[in-house]
Amino acid sequence: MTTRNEQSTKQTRNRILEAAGRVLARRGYHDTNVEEVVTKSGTSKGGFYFHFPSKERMVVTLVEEMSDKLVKKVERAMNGELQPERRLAIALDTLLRTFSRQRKLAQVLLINMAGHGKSMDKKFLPVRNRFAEVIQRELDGAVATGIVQPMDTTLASQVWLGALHEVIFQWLMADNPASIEDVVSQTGAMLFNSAGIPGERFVETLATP
Amino acid sequence: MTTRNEQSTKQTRNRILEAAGRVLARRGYHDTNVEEVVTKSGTSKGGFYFHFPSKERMVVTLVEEMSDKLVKKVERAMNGELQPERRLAIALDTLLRTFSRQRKLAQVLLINMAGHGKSMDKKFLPVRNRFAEVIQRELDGAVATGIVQPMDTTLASQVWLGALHEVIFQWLMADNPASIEDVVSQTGAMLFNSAGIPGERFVETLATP
DNA sequence: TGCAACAGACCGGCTGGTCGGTCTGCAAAG
DNA sequence: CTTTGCAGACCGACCAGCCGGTCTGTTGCA
Repeated sequence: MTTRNEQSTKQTRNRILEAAGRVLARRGYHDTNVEEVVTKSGTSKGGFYFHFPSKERMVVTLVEEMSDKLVKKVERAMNGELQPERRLAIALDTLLRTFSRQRKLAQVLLINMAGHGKSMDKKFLPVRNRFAEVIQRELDGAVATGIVQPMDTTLASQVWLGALHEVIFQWLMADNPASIEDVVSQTGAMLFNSAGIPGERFVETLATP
Repeated sequence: MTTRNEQSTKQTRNRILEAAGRVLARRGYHDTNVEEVVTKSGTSKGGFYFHFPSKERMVVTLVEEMSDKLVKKVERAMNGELQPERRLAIALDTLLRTFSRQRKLAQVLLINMAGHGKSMDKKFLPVRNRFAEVIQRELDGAVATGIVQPMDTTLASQVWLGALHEVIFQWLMADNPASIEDVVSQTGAMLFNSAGIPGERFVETLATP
């Protein structure tokens, strides 16, 4: 069933999404216009509106696909790990490093996750919560094994997510950002501390399987 | 020199800013149009563009004035307090409670602090940093007295700010939000922990002068 | 031939900003 | 004290450009 046609069709769709990512990353949602996306992707309005019903849906789709990939990458990195401590450390490490390496990804996910009307923001709330849930699940795991005192893990996941968001945002905006190594280890330590895990354990647990 | 005229002039300006705050809070920047602000404030386009050179400047002005008031309110609450622990606790407490009481304030400050193009975001970076600097200064004070281990307080202030941002944001978005008391004490405890201060100290230090 | 996949000209609403005009208060001239 | 002149404050009709979205084709594969 995978004809040459279907291949190129998907490629067109991907070309649009890829170009949209580039533009979106530095312009933000409202200053990104369909024409530029169409031009940059070497396609046309017709193609665009064949694949997507509207600009808004297209962006939502892009954000969802991007966050999906990222979440899966994090899950993969944690795969097989049993110690909750280590799972948390790996999650933080993977998230921060991936964002630092793929600025475009960071810009799109961070910039689009807030700042529009309440209606629009609610559209991105599930995406936001996707990450929060991963963190919360891992925190719950840590609580279950007693390594972390019982606590409101929902709130804790919000604290962690917000902290990560802001740290990366500032890192992106900074003219000459600090070394990622430092940012990762320091942020990791602080967040570990916030959950009652000794901060040093972050680096230690990453080093020793 | 304060004639009746100047009085009413300032009132017009304030009416515009006040209406803009209302609209901005639930529409966000881009979905807020000058006409609605003008209508809601009982003024006119002419008046608007007499007081402000552009929509953008008007919003920047509003955000700056709002954050200014808030920062001053926090400073005032800390005024006279000497223990760094207590100063930090009061700052967190005041920030969270004020935001929770004045949803409009929160919406405007949180919604406008990100989510636009890079150029626009950079315009709000100083506002963001304003808060970060207050936190950092207090953390530095805590480090100076030895109550907190030496650390990268810049990064720490980002962690705190981000956490606060996200927690409030989720609180605003939630259909039936948790009690503010809980949110404040839990968040405070976590952030205290993140800086190496025992979480319990947050509530304790707030209770006992 | 039929239909999916695209191309690109075109439309129409929306909105920031402009511009000529009005009104009010005050100050100097008469 | 009245009149004239002026400037700051404000009004609202209007314009112009942008930008989603549509629509009428055209191409290529089955």
